[in-house]
Amino acid sequence: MADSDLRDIAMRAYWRADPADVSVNAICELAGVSKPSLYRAFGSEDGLTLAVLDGYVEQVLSDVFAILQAGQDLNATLDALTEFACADPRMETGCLFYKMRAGKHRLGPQTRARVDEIDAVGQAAYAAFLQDRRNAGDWAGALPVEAGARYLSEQIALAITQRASGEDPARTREMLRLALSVLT
Amino acid sequence: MADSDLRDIAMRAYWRADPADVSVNAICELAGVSKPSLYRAFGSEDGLTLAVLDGYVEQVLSDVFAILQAGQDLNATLDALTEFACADPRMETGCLFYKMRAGKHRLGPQTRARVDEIDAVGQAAYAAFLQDRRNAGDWAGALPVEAGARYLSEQIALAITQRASGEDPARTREMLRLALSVLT
DNA sequence: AGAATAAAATACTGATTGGTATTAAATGTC
DNA sequence: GACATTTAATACCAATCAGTATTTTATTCT
Repeated sequence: MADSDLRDIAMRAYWRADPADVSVNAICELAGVSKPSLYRAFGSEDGLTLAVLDGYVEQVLSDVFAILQAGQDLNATLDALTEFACADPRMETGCLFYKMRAGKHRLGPQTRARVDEIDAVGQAAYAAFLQDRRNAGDWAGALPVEAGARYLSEQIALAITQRASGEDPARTREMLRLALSVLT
Repeated sequence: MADSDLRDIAMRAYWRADPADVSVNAICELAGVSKPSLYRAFGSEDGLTLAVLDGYVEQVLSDVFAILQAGQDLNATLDALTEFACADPRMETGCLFYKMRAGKHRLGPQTRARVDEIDAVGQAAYAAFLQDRRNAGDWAGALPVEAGARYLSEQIALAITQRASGEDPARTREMLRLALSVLT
């Protein structure tokens, strides 16, 4: 079994449940791999969760960055983000990054630091998008770009988390639309 | 030591950290009480967390219900809720109820059921408040009362959680004001 | 083929979890 | 003051956790 396969099996397990609720033992059993093999591949649990997080950024979060950098106007971008949060089948069990961020204190030091890094990069991407829209005259109002970026990203996170917790998808979408309406 | 004292010590511990991160052993050590004593008082960990949750409703959440039932107008009530979320010193380390709800799957069956009960009662209280405001002509718009109640309560929860995670309090308040502005 | 080497699995360690059986101490009663 | 009863603390249990030492299997080189 290649390291990347093992990493993806771990990713799915962490993603469906919560990283704190999935033990190294469980992942080994799930993947049919012995514990020493896993430790030879990733060094430690922290190394495994770090590799998983990096893979998640590459495979999933990159789509969000792509939406923000597509150069579409404000409404089209908010619609695309709403669609991602409320309809993308991959978000049905929530977002692994948000799960890791919510349980950050339970992660190892490397993974925790990477979570902070990714959070900062994400904020910067949202802020760059909003700055573009303001420059293009597409986003008026006096709200600072950083505040708007934080607001936007947290509302997306809230919608994804609520959807994953079994809330009625139609209501979740309606609430996200309501929250984002203050930006238009 | 009276049971209620032990319960309050456990409450503070669960509240500061996260119920999942505080073991029965740690609470016993913290309170200077032997483990069999704790188990005689509460029966199980589930019994302890249930007692803590009930105490929390009585001591803290009752204030929120009081705000909703004070009969003030929409703006005054939203201001009071904002003040509670963003300035009440008790919310500095977050809301124990929201922490329990977020980690519901890690709680015992009794406590988990009680979390659902309290959530439903809370939703009903928010909805009753909004219905009153609509009847009084204080809240226009076509948004259904239930959707507004869910939106309002989740935005409050988000603000409290962000404040507890170390976000700049001024920004948290600004974001909550922004989110609630769609209701006025 | 046989020796040397690399890979993987079994089986373990020490710590921590929720929960309890057993033992010691304190209290109340006669 | 001696005995019965209740209360509480020590010491333990089995399970699970992350991580590893040891042994077995597979492979490669001569």
